Amino acid sequence: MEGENPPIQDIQPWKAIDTVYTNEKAGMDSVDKDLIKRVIYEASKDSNFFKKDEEKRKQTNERIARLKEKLAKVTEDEMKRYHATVRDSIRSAERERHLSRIWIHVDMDAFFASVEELDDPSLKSVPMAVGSIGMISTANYIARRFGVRSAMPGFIGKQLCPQLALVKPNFRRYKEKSEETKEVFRIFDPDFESGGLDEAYLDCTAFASVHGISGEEIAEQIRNLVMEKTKLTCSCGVACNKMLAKICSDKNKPNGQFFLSPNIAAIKAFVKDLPVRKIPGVGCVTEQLLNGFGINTCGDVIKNAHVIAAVFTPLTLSFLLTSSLGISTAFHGKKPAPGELSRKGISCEHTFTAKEDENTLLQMVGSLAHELSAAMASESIEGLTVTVKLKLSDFTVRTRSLTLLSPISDPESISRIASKMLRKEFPVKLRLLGIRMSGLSPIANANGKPKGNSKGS
DNA sequence: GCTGGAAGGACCC
DNA sequence: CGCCAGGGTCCTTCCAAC
Repeated sequence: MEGENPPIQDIQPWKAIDTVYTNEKAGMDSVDKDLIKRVIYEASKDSNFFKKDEEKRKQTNERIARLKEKLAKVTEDEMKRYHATVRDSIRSAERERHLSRIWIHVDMDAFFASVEELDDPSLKSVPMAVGSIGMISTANYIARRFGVRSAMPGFIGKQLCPQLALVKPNFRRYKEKSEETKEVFRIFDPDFESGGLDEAYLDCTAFASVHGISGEEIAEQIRNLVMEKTKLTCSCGVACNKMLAKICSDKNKPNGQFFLSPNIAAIKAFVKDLPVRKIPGVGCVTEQLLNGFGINTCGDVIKNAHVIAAVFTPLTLSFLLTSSLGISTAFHGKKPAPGELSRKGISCEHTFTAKEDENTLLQMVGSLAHELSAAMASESIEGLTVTVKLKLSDFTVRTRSLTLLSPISDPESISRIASKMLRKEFPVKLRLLGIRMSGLSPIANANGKPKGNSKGS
């Protein structure tokens, strides 16, 4: 490699890759990002995963090309109408702008890893990640300095940081700690909405007015009480709606808080240069699509909204526009009505080294069916639709579903139906099998009390 | 034209 | 040596039956 003089892309292909791992994240300031990219590239370049990923990126680029053709064919008249659509869309979004609510988004810092450090303080001084060789769910801040991060497979983490300690996740323990945080959240908002084990949205408007204190003061109290209760740190975002609060909670992570003043000027300034990727709901693909049209920030979204209108669905337009204006929900959503289930589906799936033996696979479906059935039994629910999920050895995903005439939950029925659907796919080489039940209803059981229905948090 | 099921995807933690 | 999760939600598109 040294002697020749190939184009720069050929000699440093890792510079071009920009995977999910390499974007900014707290704790990554002093890293050699180039080195990290290179190690990740070297570790994955020959894998099926990487091939699939490249293929997806290519397809998205082709999609961009098609959309650009479509855009080129838009007449002036049509474009005028898109501008009008945008004006309407902005007007109706502005009607949903509420500045008088106080939302706090609480985000536990490196939650799983911090819980492990709490239980074993020796982990505090070493690079450590919770997860397995297959996948990391959280890395502590020391490990992050090496480029180790969540959603990265452990073996890559090990290459970035050979001393990395991998700790097996203990979800029961995280759930316990999560419950402790919830006790704190309830003080400030009995109806708080939880977003997983490690984060929550609190509408603190009422608490603020009753106690005559500011959102920032409340955030201080929350952080102090969470620390007292759990011995863990968290970060808070204080803003006038849920989305802004969430973005703010990331600003001064870890163990910090950020307050966004509830006035239009401050919000506009905040949002102007905000990368679209920061909008919760905009992931890698949408980012790539938007970037393809030269749209990188929320400010760009507003400026080029007519292009978005011409090229994406109305729903996408209104979502992007609303978010980019710094507008989002400022009130709690309605809770599921009594008797209504809070969950829509229940599933279990497992990854394994690729297999094609039909009997082995059928046996695995059987055991999945039992697992799933047990999970359903513990919530006294049954379901109408069975969906089998297959991931082929090349990472292609297939789902096959069947809706029945009457709901089931027993392992034999689930197994029978799932097996039948799986058989139709043979021959296949699979790396993952999963079963999901949806169309759920509580089991009308004579003696059993219907537990686990309604009420999400 | 609407509705409901099936399949595929994007996204979140 | 090879190793890239598992639990969800929601949206879009297609197609068939009303």
